[in-house]
Amino acid sequence: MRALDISEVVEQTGLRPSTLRYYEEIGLIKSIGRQGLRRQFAPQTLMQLSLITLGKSAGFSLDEIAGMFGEDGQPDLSREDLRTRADDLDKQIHDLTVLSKALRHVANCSAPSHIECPKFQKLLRVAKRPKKR
Amino acid sequence: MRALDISEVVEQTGLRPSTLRYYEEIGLIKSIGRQGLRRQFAPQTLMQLSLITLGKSAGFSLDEIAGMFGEDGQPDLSREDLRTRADDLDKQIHDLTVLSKALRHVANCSAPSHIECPKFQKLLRVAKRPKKR
DNA sequence: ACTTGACCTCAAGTTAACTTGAATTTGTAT
DNA sequence: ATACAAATTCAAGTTAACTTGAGGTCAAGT
Repeated sequence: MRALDISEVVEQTGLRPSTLRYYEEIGLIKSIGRQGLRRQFAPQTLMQLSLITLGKSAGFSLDEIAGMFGEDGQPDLSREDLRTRADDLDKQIHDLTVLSKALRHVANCSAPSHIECPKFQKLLRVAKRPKKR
Repeated sequence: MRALDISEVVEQTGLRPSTLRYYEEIGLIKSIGRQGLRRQFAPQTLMQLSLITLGKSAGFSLDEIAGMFGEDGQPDLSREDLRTRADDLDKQIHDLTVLSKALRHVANCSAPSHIECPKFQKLLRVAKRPKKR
């Protein structure tokens, strides 16, 4: 498999060149060498970027994400860690589900104001304290 | 119902005083008056803050959240909007679910490296492009 | 030979969401 | 009356995650 120009990576990931350079600068990804001035990326990097994007959408910081990769750029988490991450996600999923359902309910609810709707009340009880993360 | 001191709001929400002042500064919440120098908050504001916290955890920006309240501080979204928000959330929930399941699978997977695990491969296919939001 | 376009570097700028600190005021307790 | 803790304001600082811009390089096409 041949190395990829930055433009190809941009093409395939939808990220901007400046973002890729930034990611490299902070050590999140690595380029495999240069062709003249130009960075060359390993095809591997594409999957890494997929994971990074996914991780971000799950609310992880770049720093946290960086910690999930080993020196080789391959995901490197203990089974323990993986389960902890999954547990976190499940909690987040649960909260979002409550919110989504509440929104849908309110959309169909006939109570004169949202505040008076009991489901809405319940929603507020779920949202008690900010997370640790 | 009597008005609340900032310290009581802090107590009940877990937010910091500086955060509350900041929220007021950007018009996200309002204080109902002053006792000397001191802001007084309506009890109503507590529920508003619950919603703000919940909204944040769902990935909304303070700006977006501000747009969800009317002048009176009560939630103010058309049924249409509510459904759109719910749809967004459901999509996000779906992605997070995929991620969580994949993590759990990988935690139990016996493939020598995660990359070789087919479920993991599938996960990468899900994570294609960044969101518009 | 020359222009072009895609890349490069490096410093500085940007936005969101707060936090911090210094200087001041005020309500309550002694 | 005085001290003190708890507020206040306002400007400036902070962090994450990028973006922008100026100025430079290089391979390829005309």
